[in-house]
Amino acid sequence: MATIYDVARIAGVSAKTVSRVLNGDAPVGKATREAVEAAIAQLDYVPSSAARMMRSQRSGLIGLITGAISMSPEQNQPAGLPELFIVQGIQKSLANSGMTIMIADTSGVVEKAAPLIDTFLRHRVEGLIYVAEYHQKVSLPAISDGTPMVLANCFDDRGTPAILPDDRRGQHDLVERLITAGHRRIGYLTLRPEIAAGPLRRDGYRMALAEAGIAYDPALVENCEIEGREGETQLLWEAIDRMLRLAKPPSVFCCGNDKMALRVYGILRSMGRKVPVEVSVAGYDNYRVIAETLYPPLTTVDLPYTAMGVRAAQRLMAMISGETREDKGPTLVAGPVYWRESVTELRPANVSQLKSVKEE
Amino acid sequence: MATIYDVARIAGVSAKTVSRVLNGDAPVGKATREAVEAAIAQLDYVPSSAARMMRSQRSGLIGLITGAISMSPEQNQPAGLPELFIVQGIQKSLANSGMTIMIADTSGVVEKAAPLIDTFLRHRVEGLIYVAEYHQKVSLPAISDGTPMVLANCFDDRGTPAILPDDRRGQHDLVERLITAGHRRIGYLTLRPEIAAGPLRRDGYRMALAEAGIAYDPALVENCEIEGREGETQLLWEAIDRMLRLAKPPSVFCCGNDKMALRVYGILRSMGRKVPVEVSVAGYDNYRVIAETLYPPLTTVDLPYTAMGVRAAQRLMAMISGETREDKGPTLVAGPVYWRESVTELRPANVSQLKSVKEE
DNA sequence: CCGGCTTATGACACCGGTGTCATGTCATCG
DNA sequence: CGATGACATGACACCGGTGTCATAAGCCGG
Repeated sequence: MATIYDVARIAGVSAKTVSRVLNGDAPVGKATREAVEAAIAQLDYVPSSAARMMRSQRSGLIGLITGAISMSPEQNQPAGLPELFIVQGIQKSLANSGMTIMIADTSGVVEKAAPLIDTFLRHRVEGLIYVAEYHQKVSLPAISDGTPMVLANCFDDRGTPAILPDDRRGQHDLVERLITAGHRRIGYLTLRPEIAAGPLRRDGYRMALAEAGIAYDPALVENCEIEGREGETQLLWEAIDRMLRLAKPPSVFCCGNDKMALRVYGILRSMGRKVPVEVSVAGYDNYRVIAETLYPPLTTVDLPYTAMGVRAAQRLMAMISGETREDKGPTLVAGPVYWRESVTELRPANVSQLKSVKEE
Repeated sequence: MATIYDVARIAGVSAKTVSRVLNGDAPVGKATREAVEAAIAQLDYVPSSAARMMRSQRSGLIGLITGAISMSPEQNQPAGLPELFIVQGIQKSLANSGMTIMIADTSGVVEKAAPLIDTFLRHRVEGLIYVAEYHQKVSLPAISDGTPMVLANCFDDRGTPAILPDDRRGQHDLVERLITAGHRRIGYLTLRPEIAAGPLRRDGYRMALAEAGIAYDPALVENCEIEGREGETQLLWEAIDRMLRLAKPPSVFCCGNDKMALRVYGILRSMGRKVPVEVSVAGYDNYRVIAETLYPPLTTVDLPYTAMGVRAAQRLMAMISGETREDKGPTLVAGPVYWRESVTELRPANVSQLKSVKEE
């Protein structure tokens, strides 16, 4: 591999001059520059970032840790596709910062985070972002040196800067919109409460009901998610069946997420109920593969992953440039409701002035 | 940031001895080792990989380029979740090699690959893997220095080592299995032919029919995918409608991929046809979020992404260790048929001896 | 015509590790 | 008891860039 000295020799100049041509940090004569550029091309010279990094003490690297890319094969969950949008947002935001993003992957095993952080520190990254698969609490090893770190889609109890989805607000907005559309009996098939998003969204559901003066009916809310995912379809079937047999059955089912909504479509249709003519369905996540491909397309709430990624990157860059942020707390990012055909408007007159949120 | 000299001073030894403790490449006295380890802990010393890399001329880095992580926002396709399994396979395979994997992302823009490769070369990666979103032909800039490169899920016309899914074989196996299950009229809703997988899978479909002595009926094969994805549902609806009105309608629809199958479920049910009692459906990809969550679960063909990733990593490592591979051609990897409830067994007697492929 | 200033370039040390070689200390063996 | 070798450790150069400073050439106004 050619070095800067090889280039210098071929071009008949000093190594430092070649360095100047490469970095443009000092004026170089036209003839000299051309000679250097010719030599670089001739030798296929590629500068070594290691050597540069040593002297300049700046790596230009941002470390990104995620479990998105590969989940452990055992829990072959549908991997965190959505989470990728966070990474996308980070990349978009950092694209013009001159930073190179190094992504490492925990394979879904949290314990792998520590060695990965260590690897990053060896490479002297200037900042770290940890991206979680879903809204949750994490406890990562503390970074002993001062390398700044931001948590995305998760938080810890050390007050590390965090970027989180506003689940309460999202569910609230969806239910509010359903009420505007004329729905009064709103079934809610919830995620299991251990997940951070569960209680928050349930809060949002109750808030929206309360604001509209609708009494909360416990018979309309059931947890339909379990760890093993085996009996989940049956759990859903039974919950839906119970609710539909109520004296006042729900006119719409809010599902804990879009994946659950996908199941609910199949179950309702197997029960002989037409979606959305007889029963409406709404999801959460705006998991596009599902929400847009389902027939009919699914009304849901966007998890603003891209925006969260952008915010995470911005907050990290602010920390790197040494800005002392006053806001220590988590940054909440809300996502819009995507109104699609899976929910029937019971009182068209009421909602004529509303505009459905357009995609993009 | 503490250096090896700081550690050496605190421990009262030479820098080289600290180096020996860190790398274990030469015996060190017990008392000395403990003194050094204490100093390291005291200073929170983290060695600089840049300095190490310079001297040893080995980076221990593998560069991975993918568009999976972020697709360009305009073409908000369902991003390459499946492709992530390739990355997972690569990581799994490389986990114990002592190599650090650096992942970079093109955001779905092919032109970004060149600068990313350059960045990797600056970091002196010892090998490169390019992972494509779907089976396709690519043309990347040639690597001028000798850094080995492997293509995964794609190929070029320069004969760069490539790892590809065996689409022909996969579709063949699925159709063969359908025939074993008693199906004779097999509708095929195909992907658009520009996609590399399209013609290959169609080949497999015809091969399986031919082997079973079933005549190929063009009325049963229609392209149902278009670029814009807007009119796709209608396209599908019409094709299905046409086929179902035939004198001998199909008993099963093979879909170009699982996403299409998801649509087909909704369409068939909206037409009042029960799945799978009246019509069976099969997909391709084994896109788990869809295939396992659909009700009933979808019969499909696995795209062996994880295995492809493993093979890609192995082939790369072989190239790095300088093994002159005789096999220059692409490596084809076949995936199994996943037999689930979306296909009715028309002749149970026939297939009793067959075992459905178990997941994992 | 000369001091002062800008422009263009080079010499050289230095970043933080590791490879090489030399040195010192014992234990072992003939 | 001296030669031999294994073990433990240190001195020093070197990897490939860049920061600092010095130096030479060119230009300008007085």
